[in-house]
Amino acid sequence: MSLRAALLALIEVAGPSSGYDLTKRFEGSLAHVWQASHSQIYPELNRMAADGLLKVEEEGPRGRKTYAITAAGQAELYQWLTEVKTEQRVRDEASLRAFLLPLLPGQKAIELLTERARAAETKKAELEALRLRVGESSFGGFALERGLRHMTAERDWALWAIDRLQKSEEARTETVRTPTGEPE
Amino acid sequence: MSLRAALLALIEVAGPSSGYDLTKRFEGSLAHVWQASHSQIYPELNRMAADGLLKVEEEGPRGRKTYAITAAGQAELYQWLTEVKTEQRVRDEASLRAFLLPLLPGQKAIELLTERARAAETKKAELEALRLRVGESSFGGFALERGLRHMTAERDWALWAIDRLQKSEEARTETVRTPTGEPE
DNA sequence: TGAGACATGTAATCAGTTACATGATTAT
DNA sequence: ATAATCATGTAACTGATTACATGTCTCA
Repeated sequence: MSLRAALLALIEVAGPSSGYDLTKRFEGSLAHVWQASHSQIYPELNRMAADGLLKVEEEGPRGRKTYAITAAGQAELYQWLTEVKTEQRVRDEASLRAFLLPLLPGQKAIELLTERARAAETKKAELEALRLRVGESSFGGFALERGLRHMTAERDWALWAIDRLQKSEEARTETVRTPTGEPE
Repeated sequence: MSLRAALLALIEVAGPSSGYDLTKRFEGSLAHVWQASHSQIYPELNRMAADGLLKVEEEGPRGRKTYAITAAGQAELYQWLTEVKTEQRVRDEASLRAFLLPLLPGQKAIELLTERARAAETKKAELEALRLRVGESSFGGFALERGLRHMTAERDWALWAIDRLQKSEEARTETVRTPTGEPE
């Protein structure tokens, strides 16, 4: 139902739109939080019109169809926005990789974590640049701030994990160097 | 492919296991990072055996089948663990809700954010309790620390957003009280 | 003998991806 | 004329959920 909510919200905010318009909208700043391709959007718009949440307001050149939100659509959107999600399913590949990290040799794990810290830093810079471009209090501002905070947490976690692994690597190397703890 | 990796990893760590064993394993601490039900696990195990990543090591009572990891399975697991994921698709309902928050009246948004701060705090407490139970350096330790940091970021973001909304609500109320800014 | 845990499966459905397919309009 | 952009769709497939379906073993 998230795709429906996103489509309803986009039309609510920007007014009547075609599938083509909406597809492009999903490639803008919204892409940081949700993605959808035209092959998913077009059938969904048809279903939503069939369900009375949207209506075809206008048919333009090249078969262009402009969808407007109906009262039922607005009700559905408000309903979705205000429902409280208890117990969501967790299926996060990044978390799974963190969970399974101990299966790798220390050096390899450190390499991967370094890359991850770098990626989080890059994403963070990207969001900061976006904020400069669109301003402090633009429409997606709350999500932007949230992304920044989570990227900071991700980077700091990766650095913490690297530090931890490095300490245990040192201890291990130490042990290897003087296996019995006794000089000759 | 994440499910495959998780199954291979569980068998790698705990030794030969049945679908039933693995299903229960997904209900333990792993449930914080990935979920899978028996109806997904059983067919996947069969496919993995057909692909040579696992082999049926033993058939027990009640039709129990114990799967062991093969050399090909270990190679596949290592491959998955070390591949660097560039550009992952984003589809995060919590982020979408944050993005669309400005569509709600301020008071309603504050309510939802309060609930979200509370939920993050609860999850954080849950993870802290888990850490006390399983110890600082247990197998899922890296993921646990990561979860804690992200839940902290989530709670802090929600509190920040509430504060921001409260300030603009106050400003709005102020305006309503003395609409022209002039006393009579 | 009956409850509860053990144990494995399939079918229908939903959300999403990738690839295929078609054609109209506009600007150079 | 032709390339770019506008514009909409469908089909095959993958991963996941929910519901249905079946049967065994153990212990009180």
